[in-house]
Amino acid sequence: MNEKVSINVPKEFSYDECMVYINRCQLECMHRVSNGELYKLISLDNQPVLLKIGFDGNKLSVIFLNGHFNKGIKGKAIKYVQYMFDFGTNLSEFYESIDDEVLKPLLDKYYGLRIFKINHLFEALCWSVIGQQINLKFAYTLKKRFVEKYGEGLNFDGKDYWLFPKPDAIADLDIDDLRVLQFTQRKAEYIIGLAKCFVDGIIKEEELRESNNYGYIVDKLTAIRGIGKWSADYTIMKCFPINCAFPIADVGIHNALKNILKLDKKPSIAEIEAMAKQWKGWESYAAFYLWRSLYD
DNA sequence: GCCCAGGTGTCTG
DNA sequence: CAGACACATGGG
Repeated sequence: MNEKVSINVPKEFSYDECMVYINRCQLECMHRVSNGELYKLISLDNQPVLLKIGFDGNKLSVIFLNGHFNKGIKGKAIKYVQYMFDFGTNLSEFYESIDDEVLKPLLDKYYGLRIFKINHLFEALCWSVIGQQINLKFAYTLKKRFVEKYGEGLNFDGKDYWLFPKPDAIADLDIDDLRVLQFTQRKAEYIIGLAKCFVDGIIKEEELRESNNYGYIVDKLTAIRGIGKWSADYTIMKCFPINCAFPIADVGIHNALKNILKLDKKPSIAEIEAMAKQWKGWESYAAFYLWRSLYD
Protein backbone atom coordinates (compact mmCIF):
# COMPACT_ATOMS: atom_id res chain seq x y z
CA MET A 1 0.00 0.00 0.00
CA ASN A 2 1.34 3.42 -0.92
CA GLU A 3 1.99 5.83 1.88
CA LYS A 4 0.03 9.01 2.02
CA VAL A 5 0.32 12.31 3.81
CA SER A 6 -2.17 15.16 4.05
CA ILE A 7 -1.36 18.84 3.84
CA ASN A 8 -3.51 21.63 5.21
CA VAL A 9 -4.30 24.34 2.67
CA PRO A 10 -4.55 28.09 3.27
CA LYS A 11 -7.95 29.75 3.45
CA GLU A 12 -7.65 31.37 0.04
CA PHE A 13 -6.95 28.35 -2.10
CA SER A 14 -8.72 26.86 -5.09
CA TYR A 15 -7.27 23.58 -6.25
CA ASP A 16 -9.37 23.70 -9.41
CA GLU A 17 -8.16 27.16 -10.37
CA CYS A 18 -4.57 26.13 -9.83
CA MET A 19 -5.10 23.05 -11.95
CA VAL A 20 -6.39 25.10 -14.88
CA TYR A 21 -3.03 26.78 -15.03
CA ILE A 22 -1.02 23.66 -14.23
CA ASN A 23 -2.75 21.67 -16.93
CA ARG A 24 -2.75 24.34 -19.61
CA CYS A 25 -0.38 22.58 -21.99
CA GLN A 26 -0.39 18.90 -22.88
CA LEU A 27 3.26 19.14 -23.93
CA GLU A 28 4.41 19.88 -20.38
CA CYS A 29 7.04 17.28 -19.51
CA MET A 30 7.74 18.17 -15.87
CA HIS A 31 4.45 16.82 -14.59
CA ARG A 32 1.36 14.97 -15.72
CA VAL A 33 -2.29 15.56 -14.87
CA SER A 34 -4.78 12.73 -14.89
CA ASN A 35 -8.26 12.63 -13.34
CA GLY A 36 -7.60 15.92 -11.60
CA GLU A 37 -4.51 14.56 -9.91
CA LEU A 38 -1.00 15.86 -10.38
CA TYR A 39 1.87 13.42 -10.91
CA LYS A 40 5.31 14.81 -10.38
CA LEU A 41 8.77 13.36 -10.03
CA ILE A 42 11.08 15.19 -7.65
CA SER A 43 14.50 14.47 -6.20
CA LEU A 44 14.95 14.41 -2.43
CA ASP A 45 18.21 13.46 -0.73
CA ASN A 46 19.36 12.33 -4.16
CA GLN A 47 16.49 9.86 -4.53
CA PRO A 48 13.77 10.05 -7.16
CA VAL A 49 10.41 10.43 -5.45
CA LEU A 50 7.25 10.16 -7.52
CA LEU A 51 4.31 12.02 -6.02
CA LYS A 52 0.62 11.85 -6.78
CA ILE A 53 -1.05 14.98 -5.50
CA GLY A 54 -4.79 15.34 -5.16
CA PHE A 55 -7.39 17.32 -3.26
CA ASP A 56 -10.27 15.94 -1.22
CA GLY A 57 -12.07 19.24 -0.81
CA ASN A 58 -10.37 19.89 2.48
CA LYS A 59 -6.72 18.91 2.31
CA LEU A 60 -4.11 18.14 -0.28
CA SER A 61 -3.18 14.48 -0.34
CA VAL A 62 0.29 13.41 -1.35
CA ILE A 63 0.85 9.77 -2.21
CA PHE A 64 4.34 8.31 -2.59
CA LEU A 65 4.09 6.03 -5.60
CA ASN A 66 7.56 4.57 -6.03
CA GLY A 67 8.44 3.12 -2.66
CA HIS A 68 8.63 3.78 1.04
CA PHE A 69 10.50 6.79 2.30
CA ASN A 70 11.76 7.83 5.70
CA LYS A 71 10.32 10.61 7.79
CA GLY A 72 12.96 13.08 6.67
CA ILE A 73 12.13 12.66 3.02
CA LYS A 74 8.41 12.83 3.67
CA GLY A 75 8.92 16.09 5.52
CA LYS A 76 10.88 17.48 2.59
CA ALA A 77 8.21 16.35 0.17
CA ILE A 78 5.58 18.24 2.14
CA LYS A 79 7.72 21.38 2.12
CA TYR A 80 8.28 20.94 -1.60
CA VAL A 81 4.56 20.76 -2.31
CA GLN A 82 3.75 23.67 -0.02
CA TYR A 83 6.32 25.77 -1.81
CA MET A 84 5.18 24.68 -5.26
CA PHE A 85 1.62 25.81 -4.54
CA ASP A 86 2.94 28.99 -2.91
CA PHE A 87 1.14 28.34 0.36
CA GLY A 88 3.50 30.79 2.04
CA THR A 89 1.81 33.80 0.48
CA ASN A 90 -1.01 35.48 2.38
CA LEU A 91 -3.44 35.98 -0.47
CA SER A 92 -5.96 37.86 1.64
CA GLU A 93 -3.48 40.73 1.76
CA PHE A 94 -3.36 40.70 -2.03
CA TYR A 95 -7.14 40.66 -2.33
CA GLU A 96 -7.54 43.46 0.17
CA SER A 97 -4.95 45.69 -1.44
CA ILE A 98 -6.37 45.58 -4.97
CA ASP A 99 -9.19 47.89 -5.93
CA ASP A 100 -8.81 48.86 -9.57
CA GLU A 101 -11.08 48.05 -12.47
CA VAL A 102 -8.60 45.95 -14.38
CA LEU A 103 -7.55 43.46 -11.76
CA LYS A 104 -10.39 43.44 -9.24
CA PRO A 105 -12.79 41.41 -11.42
CA LEU A 106 -10.12 38.75 -11.86
CA LEU A 107 -9.74 38.30 -8.12
CA ASP A 108 -13.31 37.11 -7.78
CA LYS A 109 -13.23 35.11 -10.98
CA TYR A 110 -10.06 33.19 -10.12
CA TYR A 111 -10.37 33.27 -6.34
CA GLY A 112 -7.82 31.01 -4.71
CA LEU A 113 -5.47 30.83 -7.67
CA ARG A 114 -1.88 30.67 -6.48
CA ILE A 115 1.33 30.99 -8.44
CA PHE A 116 2.59 27.57 -9.44
CA LYS A 117 6.24 27.71 -8.54
CA ILE A 118 9.24 26.17 -10.21
CA ASN A 119 11.20 25.12 -7.14
CA HIS A 120 14.62 25.07 -8.78
CA LEU A 121 16.54 28.09 -10.00
CA PHE A 122 18.38 26.44 -12.89
CA GLU A 123 15.13 25.05 -14.24
CA ALA A 124 13.34 28.38 -13.91
CA LEU A 125 16.12 30.25 -15.68
CA CYS A 126 16.36 27.70 -18.50
CA TRP A 127 12.62 27.83 -18.98
CA SER A 128 12.67 31.59 -19.21
CA VAL A 129 15.40 31.43 -21.86
CA ILE A 130 13.58 28.73 -23.82
CA GLY A 131 10.40 30.82 -23.75
CA GLN A 132 12.02 33.96 -25.08
CA GLN A 133 10.51 35.25 -28.32
CA ILE A 134 8.86 32.04 -29.50
CA ASN A 135 5.32 30.78 -29.16
CA LEU A 136 4.59 28.85 -26.02
CA LYS A 137 3.74 25.62 -27.77
CA PHE A 138 7.10 25.45 -29.48
CA ALA A 139 8.76 26.41 -26.18
CA TYR A 140 7.18 23.37 -24.52
CA THR A 141 8.36 21.20 -27.40
CA LEU A 142 11.92 22.43 -26.99
CA LYS A 143 11.83 21.89 -23.24
CA LYS A 144 10.52 18.36 -23.69
CA ARG A 145 13.32 17.45 -26.10
CA PHE A 146 15.88 18.97 -23.74
CA VAL A 147 14.54 17.21 -20.65
CA GLU A 148 14.11 13.84 -22.30
CA LYS A 149 17.63 13.94 -23.68
CA TYR A 150 19.55 15.29 -20.67
CA GLY A 151 17.31 14.75 -17.65
CA GLU A 152 17.01 11.73 -15.41
CA GLY A 153 13.86 9.74 -15.97
CA LEU A 154 11.76 7.23 -14.10
CA ASN A 155 9.37 4.82 -15.69
CA PHE A 156 6.45 3.96 -13.48
CA ASP A 157 3.34 2.02 -14.43
CA GLY A 158 4.16 2.38 -18.11
CA LYS A 159 4.65 6.13 -18.02
CA ASP A 160 7.81 8.21 -18.05
CA TYR A 161 8.51 10.93 -15.49
CA TRP A 162 11.41 13.34 -15.64
CA LEU A 163 13.72 15.41 -13.50
CA PHE A 164 15.05 18.58 -15.05
CA PRO A 165 18.65 18.25 -16.26
CA LYS A 166 21.31 19.30 -13.79
CA PRO A 167 23.79 22.06 -14.69
CA ASP A 168 26.72 19.64 -14.77
CA ALA A 169 24.97 17.58 -17.43
CA ILE A 170 24.69 20.69 -19.63
CA ALA A 171 27.76 22.82 -18.93
CA ASP A 172 30.11 20.83 -21.17
CA LEU A 173 27.78 20.37 -24.11
CA ASP A 174 28.58 21.79 -27.54
CA ILE A 175 26.30 24.35 -29.11
CA ASP A 176 25.44 21.80 -31.78
CA ASP A 177 24.15 19.35 -29.19
CA LEU A 178 21.28 21.77 -28.58
CA ARG A 179 21.06 23.00 -32.17
CA VAL A 180 19.99 19.51 -33.23
CA LEU A 181 17.07 19.84 -30.81
CA GLN A 182 16.18 23.02 -32.76
CA PHE A 183 17.42 25.47 -30.20
CA THR A 184 18.63 28.58 -31.98
CA GLN A 185 22.33 29.36 -31.85
CA ARG A 186 21.57 32.10 -29.34
CA LYS A 187 19.42 29.97 -27.03
CA ALA A 188 21.98 27.17 -27.10
CA GLU A 189 24.71 29.63 -26.06
CA TYR A 190 22.55 31.05 -23.29
CA ILE A 191 21.58 27.67 -21.84
CA ILE A 192 25.10 26.27 -21.81
CA GLY A 193 26.48 29.52 -20.40
CA LEU A 194 23.81 29.41 -17.72
CA ALA A 195 24.83 25.88 -16.75
CA LYS A 196 28.45 27.00 -16.55
CA CYS A 197 27.45 29.79 -14.15
CA PHE A 198 26.03 27.19 -11.78
CA VAL A 199 28.92 24.75 -12.15
CA ASP A 200 31.51 27.52 -11.67
CA GLY A 201 29.72 28.93 -8.64
CA ILE A 202 29.02 32.31 -10.26
CA ILE A 203 25.38 31.73 -9.37
CA LYS A 204 24.64 30.18 -6.01
CA GLU A 205 20.99 29.35 -5.53
CA GLU A 206 21.34 29.06 -1.77
CA GLU A 207 22.94 32.46 -1.48
CA LEU A 208 20.18 34.12 -3.49
CA ARG A 209 17.52 32.39 -1.39
CA GLU A 210 19.15 33.54 1.80
CA SER A 211 19.22 37.14 0.61
CA ASN A 212 15.62 36.93 -0.62
CA ASN A 213 16.15 40.49 -1.80
CA TYR A 214 14.50 41.49 -5.07
CA GLY A 215 17.05 44.10 -6.15
CA TYR A 216 20.00 41.92 -5.29
CA ILE A 217 18.62 38.91 -7.14
CA VAL A 218 17.73 40.94 -10.23
CA ASP A 219 21.26 42.29 -10.40
CA LYS A 220 22.77 38.83 -10.04
CA LEU A 221 20.50 37.26 -12.63
CA THR A 222 20.69 40.01 -15.26
CA ALA A 223 24.48 39.81 -15.08
CA ILE A 224 24.16 36.42 -16.79
CA ARG A 225 24.30 36.55 -20.58
CA GLY A 226 20.85 35.82 -21.97
CA ILE A 227 18.99 36.88 -18.85
CA GLY A 228 17.42 40.29 -19.36
CA LYS A 229 14.87 42.09 -17.23
CA TRP A 230 11.96 39.98 -18.43
CA SER A 231 13.70 36.67 -17.69
CA ALA A 232 14.92 37.86 -14.29
CA ASP A 233 11.44 38.99 -13.27
CA TYR A 234 9.80 35.87 -14.66
CA THR A 235 12.28 33.70 -12.79
CA ILE A 236 11.87 35.56 -9.52
CA MET A 237 8.09 35.34 -9.57
CA LYS A 238 8.19 31.64 -10.41
CA CYS A 239 11.03 30.61 -8.15
CA PHE A 240 11.29 32.87 -5.09
CA PRO A 241 8.78 33.83 -2.39
CA ILE A 242 8.82 37.39 -3.72
CA ASN A 243 5.68 38.96 -5.12
CA CYS A 244 6.87 42.27 -6.53
CA ALA A 245 8.62 40.92 -9.64
CA PHE A 246 6.78 42.03 -12.77
CA PRO A 247 7.87 40.98 -16.26
CA ILE A 248 6.42 44.08 -17.86
CA ALA A 249 7.66 43.31 -21.37
CA ASP A 250 5.68 40.06 -21.37
CA VAL A 251 3.51 39.67 -24.44
CA GLY A 252 1.05 37.52 -22.50
CA ILE A 253 0.44 40.36 -20.06
CA HIS A 254 0.03 42.74 -23.00
CA ASN A 255 -2.53 40.53 -24.68
CA ALA A 256 -4.43 39.92 -21.46
CA LEU A 257 -4.73 43.66 -20.87
CA LYS A 258 -5.71 44.23 -24.48
CA ASN A 259 -8.53 41.71 -24.09
CA ILE A 260 -9.73 42.96 -20.73
CA LEU A 261 -9.69 46.63 -21.71
CA LYS A 262 -11.04 45.84 -25.20
CA LEU A 263 -8.24 47.79 -26.85
CA ASP A 264 -7.50 47.81 -30.58
CA LYS A 265 -3.83 47.23 -29.92
CA LYS A 266 -1.61 46.17 -27.07
CA PRO A 267 -1.05 48.78 -24.36
CA SER A 268 2.29 50.57 -24.19
CA ILE A 269 4.84 49.91 -21.49
CA ALA A 270 4.13 53.38 -20.07
CA GLU A 271 0.40 52.61 -19.84
CA ILE A 272 1.10 49.31 -18.09
CA GLU A 273 3.48 51.01 -15.67
CA ALA A 274 0.70 53.43 -14.78
CA MET A 275 -1.73 50.57 -14.08
CA ALA A 276 0.87 48.61 -12.14
CA LYS A 277 1.26 51.44 -9.65
CA GLN A 278 -1.98 50.23 -8.13
CA TRP A 279 -0.60 46.73 -7.72
CA LYS A 280 2.45 47.69 -5.71
CA GLY A 281 3.99 44.76 -3.84
CA TRP A 282 1.69 42.32 -5.68
CA GLU A 283 2.88 42.71 -9.26
CA SER A 284 3.72 39.00 -9.58
CA TYR A 285 0.21 37.98 -8.63
CA ALA A 286 -1.18 40.63 -10.95
CA ALA A 287 0.83 39.10 -13.78
CA PHE A 288 -0.25 35.59 -12.84
CA TYR A 289 -3.94 36.44 -12.74
CA LEU A 290 -3.61 38.23 -16.09
CA TRP A 291 -2.01 35.12 -17.57
CA ARG A 292 -4.78 33.01 -16.14
CA SER A 293 -7.31 35.18 -17.98
CA LEU A 294 -5.80 34.04 -21.28
CA TYR A 295 -6.99 30.48 -20.63
CA ASP A 296 -10.71 31.14 -20.31
C1' DG B 1 3.28 34.16 -47.56
C1' DC B 2 2.92 37.00 -43.60
C1' DC B 3 2.79 38.29 -38.90
C1' DC B 4 3.51 37.02 -34.38
C1' DA B 5 5.60 34.59 -30.53
C1' DG B 6 5.88 34.36 -22.29
C1' DG B 7 13.10 38.80 -25.50
C1' DT B 8 18.13 39.81 -25.50
C1' DG B 9 22.45 41.59 -27.07
C1' DT B 10 24.57 44.71 -29.96
C1' DC B 11 25.11 48.45 -32.79
C1' DT B 12 24.12 53.35 -33.92
C1' DG B 13 23.42 58.33 -33.77
C1' DC C 1 20.86 56.61 -23.60
C1' DA C 2 16.78 55.64 -26.58
C1' DG C 3 15.88 53.30 -30.83
C1' DA C 4 16.70 50.08 -34.59
C1' DC C 5 17.96 45.58 -35.80
C1' DA C 6 19.46 40.64 -36.07
C1' DC C 7 18.45 36.43 -34.29
C1' DA C 8 15.77 32.01 -36.14
C1' DT C 9 11.93 28.93 -36.29
C1' DG C 10 7.24 27.11 -35.42
C1' DG C 11 2.23 28.28 -35.17
C1' DG C 12 -1.95 30.25 -36.92
